[in-house]
Amino acid sequence: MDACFTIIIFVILKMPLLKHLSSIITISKALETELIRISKQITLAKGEQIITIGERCNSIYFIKSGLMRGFYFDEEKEITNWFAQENEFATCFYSFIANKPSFENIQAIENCELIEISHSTLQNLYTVFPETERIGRILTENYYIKLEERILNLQFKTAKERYEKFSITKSDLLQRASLGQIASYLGITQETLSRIRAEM
Amino acid sequence: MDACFTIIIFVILKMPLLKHLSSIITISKALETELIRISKQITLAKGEQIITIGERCNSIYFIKSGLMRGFYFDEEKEITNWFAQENEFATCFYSFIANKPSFENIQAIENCELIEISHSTLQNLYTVFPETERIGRILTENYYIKLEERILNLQFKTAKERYEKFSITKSDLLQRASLGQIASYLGITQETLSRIRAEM
DNA sequence: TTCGTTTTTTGATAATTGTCAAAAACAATA
DNA sequence: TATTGTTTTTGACAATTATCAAAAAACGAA
Repeated sequence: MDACFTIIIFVILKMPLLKHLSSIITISKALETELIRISKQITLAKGEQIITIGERCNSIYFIKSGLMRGFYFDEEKEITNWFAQENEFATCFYSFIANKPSFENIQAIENCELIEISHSTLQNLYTVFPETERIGRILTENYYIKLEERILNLQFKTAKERYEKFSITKSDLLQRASLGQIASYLGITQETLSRIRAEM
Repeated sequence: MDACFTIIIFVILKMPLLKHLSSIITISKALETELIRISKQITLAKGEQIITIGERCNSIYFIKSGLMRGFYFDEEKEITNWFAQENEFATCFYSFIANKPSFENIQAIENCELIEISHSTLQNLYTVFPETERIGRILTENYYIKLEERILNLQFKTAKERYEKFSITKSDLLQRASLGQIASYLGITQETLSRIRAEM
């Protein structure tokens, strides 16, 4: 009966995270059970913020469904720092890693279903299941590669080139995020982005 | 006699790397010996390239002394992607992690003394000494944080602001790298950078 | 030192992008 | 459906930065 319950939980709630992780390492039965035990289900309504600037961001949030963003302010103006969608993790990585206050707000752009894993839980996991250390490393590597690609796009590309790249690699976000959010993510004003769009 | 020799090697050649790593994890005697055994000493003259675009970058290079940079081309023009100096690692991280061809050249700006650790050696190390998995993760995290800071500086900062930030955080590079290298790193032309300098 | 090469500076001009303001389009809701 | 608030578009203009060309300065090798 209990085993059956675990399986139901697994199928309904945790499947996407485990699937995601098992593409990185082989997940033993014991680790799977532990992951299910420690992870916490969260629901966010569109517009809600889960982390506010200045707070510690002590968790990473695996996105089962929905779309989130991180943003900060530069002289009153909102600047979107990243988007994260289904099967990606959302967190202020800087705050999480360095245990410093978050420099960004984290907000749901759409209704979201998340799985929360706290920093301490993760550290514990690293100790008990050394193979998860590899997950941490590889996830970080993947995030690094994404950032690197992003820098290559920011440096010396024109506004138009950046938008073109974005609309190829993240085409679904064109519908799901607002013009202003996308513009600030690309490092341009929304007026400029609107004009680029118009002439294409 | 042999132990004595090992100690001499350690002191003369490998000290900086071990010191650097031991700030991250505790390094056992066995790991220390292994690190000394596997790491390879390299000398580079100013201007020499150690990795060329298109090649696999299968190693990371710990810089004992000197200054290096990674750069690629955008329509004939050299764009410096990073600088790395003493006690930092140089590599095309993307190529190294993803096992893809390097998109950048890696070059010595000054005469350099390096310690090379190959990808396969490192993977092996991860398996034999699981605690090194943590080194890999934490190094990656540190690199991630640096990139993140860099993006915050590229996005929506004026050329002048970027240069000011650079001249505070990397003041020594002002002397050691050329104007053109710094300018392209900051995503501006060298003429513009020269003018910014003049008016300060 | 001197010559040749590379790097940096300066000038004139053009292109890109930002700013501010207002209108239009769209969405949410009473 | 009318109302209100938000997002997007458009216009006029200004600021920033790039481009191209040439001069000046700095550097290295013979």
